[in-house]
Amino acid sequence: MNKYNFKELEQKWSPMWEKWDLYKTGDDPGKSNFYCLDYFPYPSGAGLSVGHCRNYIPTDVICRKKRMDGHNVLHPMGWDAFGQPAEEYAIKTGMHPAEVTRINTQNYKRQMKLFEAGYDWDREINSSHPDYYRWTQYFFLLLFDRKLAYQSDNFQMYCPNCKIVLSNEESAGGICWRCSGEVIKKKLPQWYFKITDYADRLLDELDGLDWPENIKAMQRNWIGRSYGAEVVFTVDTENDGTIKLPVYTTRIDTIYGATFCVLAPEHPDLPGITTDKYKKDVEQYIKASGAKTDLERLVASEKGKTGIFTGAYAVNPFNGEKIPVWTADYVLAGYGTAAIMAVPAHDERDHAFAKKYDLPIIEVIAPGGAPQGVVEEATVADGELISSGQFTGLSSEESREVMAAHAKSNGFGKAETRYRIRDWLVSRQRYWGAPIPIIHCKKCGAVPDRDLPVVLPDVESYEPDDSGRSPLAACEDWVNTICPECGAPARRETSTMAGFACSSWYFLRFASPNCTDAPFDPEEVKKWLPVDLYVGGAEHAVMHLIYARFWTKVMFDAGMVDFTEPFTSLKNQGMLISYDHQKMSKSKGNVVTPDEMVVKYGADALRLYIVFMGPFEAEIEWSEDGLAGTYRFVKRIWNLFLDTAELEDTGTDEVFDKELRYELARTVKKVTEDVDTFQFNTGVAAMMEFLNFLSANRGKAGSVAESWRKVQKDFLELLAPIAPFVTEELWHILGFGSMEESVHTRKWPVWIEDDLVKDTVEIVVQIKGKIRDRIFVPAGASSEEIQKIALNREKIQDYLQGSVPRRVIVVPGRLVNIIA
RNA sequence: GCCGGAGUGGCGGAAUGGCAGACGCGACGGACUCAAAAUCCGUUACCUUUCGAGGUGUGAGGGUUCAAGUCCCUCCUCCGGUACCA
Repeated sequence: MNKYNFKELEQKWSPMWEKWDLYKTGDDPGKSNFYCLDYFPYPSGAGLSVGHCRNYIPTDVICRKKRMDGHNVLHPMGWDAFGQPAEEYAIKTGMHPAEVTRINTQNYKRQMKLFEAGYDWDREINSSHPDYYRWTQYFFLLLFDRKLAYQSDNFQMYCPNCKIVLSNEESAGGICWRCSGEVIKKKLPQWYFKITDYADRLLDELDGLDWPENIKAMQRNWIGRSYGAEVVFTVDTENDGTIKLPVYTTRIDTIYGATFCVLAPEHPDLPGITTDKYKKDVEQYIKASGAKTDLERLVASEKGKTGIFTGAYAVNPFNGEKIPVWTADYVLAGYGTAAIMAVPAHDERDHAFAKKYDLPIIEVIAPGGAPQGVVEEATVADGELISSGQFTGLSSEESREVMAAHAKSNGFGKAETRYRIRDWLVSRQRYWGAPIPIIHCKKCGAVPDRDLPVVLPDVESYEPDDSGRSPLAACEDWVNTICPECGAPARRETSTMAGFACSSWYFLRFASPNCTDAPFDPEEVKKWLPVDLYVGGAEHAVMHLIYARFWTKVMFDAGMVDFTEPFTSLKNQGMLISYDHQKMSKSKGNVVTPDEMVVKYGADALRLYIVFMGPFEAEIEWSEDGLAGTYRFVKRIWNLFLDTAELEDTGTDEVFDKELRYELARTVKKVTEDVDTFQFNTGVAAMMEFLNFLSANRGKAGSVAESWRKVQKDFLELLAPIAPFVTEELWHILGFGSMEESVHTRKWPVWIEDDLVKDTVEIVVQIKGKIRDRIFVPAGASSEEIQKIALNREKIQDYLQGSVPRRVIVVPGRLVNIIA
């Protein structure tokens, strides 16, 4: 008998399938379309680990099944090639980033082919290629034309380690997303996209998406919509007359409890408000907090908040009270109006501050009508308003509406919705990115350069520095140009776009990757988009996924696409932990590569193990012993199927035939449902159970020759998407198709519902919930019949000892529970 | 703190409110072998046992139900996210 040799099978079938164009995007007008997308990777020098396989293998399995189900399938792959990593690697090695990218993508592609991830390589795209990035630039201009791109020289997040400015999303928690180092604030002129204009839609349209709850929650959290009110306090200053001091609050219902105001140290009106007597101290405080990073401020504040009195007093427009104005760095410059009214009775932070500096605490909210006392701690719950003038007696909820309206009609405030999300800082003073297609003209200002692509020029050195200058600035020939509008000498914008710009529309490019006169062919996009299934890691929850949704909505508004959400269904594969209980990483030296595993166990065993190791979304630890287990499974299939390839007809065993057909139907049903719902682990387990059953009954194969052959065929077709090589080989050896056919182009097997009907079923008999007996009854038996059989059992009679059951519960097909 | 998710054998994990631990790994015993590997067969939650079986058991404690890993309440632990957002 033939020995199982995975290497031979891989070398035989891989080229054959390529010749047959197995993974080419379908275009049969009679079939429905299915677009499955993997997050396109940045091709790093480290190559793929088995962790990446948890993304690419399951999507490949889904696509193979979808093809067998009769869909046209689009499953493309491309490269997120622009960005920091390629540039850093290039600087380190002295190679050009384009060359680095070329080498790495080749390696990725080779590895993907090792485990036979079936992509349509005719549609491969590379975001650093001018044919691609000219359209990234096109979209920049679309945003610019729609007034959604602007320049500003506010404070930015800046990573001193990476020497790069970061968007808010990239610096969440004050930590650089790439190097995990602490970020600082720096003032540099930068380009922004006005994603805040889309905050409401980005939030509201999450609801309908088939996405993991945690990702949706993270986006909601990030957008952070809060309903509140702006109230204008007034301050009579020593030198600048009366100035208005708007504050933002979500608890206008507590305004009668406001006992002081606090301004962020960065507040522009702070110097004007401060009285001469306190000027020196306040200036010193501003300087001290300016020197701290946000993270340092937070850490320091845990030990106790700091702040200083300005000497000024603000008037609360609701009750005319004069309350002191302080500055403290627990109030943030970037949110709301950078000024708050402090209500120590009903806000924990204000309470802590009031206690430290001995400021008054006035209770104005009584939950359930009962004052809680606020000397020890703040009462943050809603309740009934007390000591609140004309609003006394209202509930927090109604008063928030009434008081905002009152403020509005009296001209000192209004209801206002605020968001946490900030505009997207998109420009980078980096070489390896898509140049921003803008020309700066002294007369015309920022003028779009519509002569695309604006090609990234070759430069001598692209090392970034702290100057805030792009390496492109040194390229005088390129920088100096003429204004497209007035023809006067002008200079090009030297910043490039962040990598996330490139990945904000790539899913559209795959529909028509070679389109030359537009970013995409609208007809093709209509055919394929939105993406039916998008799979990748959870790390892009508030970066790529929010940016891509934003661009899609802009395109919708521009009439370019007819959908507002790019990804209908999203799934995140779980992380793969290495054998040393740590995250796999090159620096820890614990990376397991598909290369070594394919050499040792073959692609089929690796693919099986990756989907069998546990639930798709779960974080799982790598176990080579587990892989050895799926390798044994493949060998057992091989041996059993060849062993029973030629059957000697020994006369029909009707009983076993029925049993076999039942097991087959059960397995087909289970595997079909499990693959469709990403429960590959239990699907594979069902196939293993079935194989165990076949193996235990191999001696009877000759007595059910016809069914056995059907079983073999269906089994191979069920397993084909997960283990493509061994199934293809056995399918041919067993003669289920000619040499020109493939098991992978077969129709997915169907189960026969009638075969699932059993003649007799086993029923558990419980007495007070404890199992005491098992009975076999005809499948269609009624509750009465089942009850009768159960009660007549000798064993049950013994337990009952003549007593009459009070109640008997019968669940047909499952159990009988006797309550004695 | 807040948001999201999860707690089941030695391990990864299965279980439409209806037989807890499928399937796999590991371990143990056996067959084959001069021996080993490979392969095949068996055992494998815990306690008690007269070997028939009996009892206990899904993070803890309550509850609903004939019946709870699953539903409800209170709490604990872990993972992920976020955090002075007024």
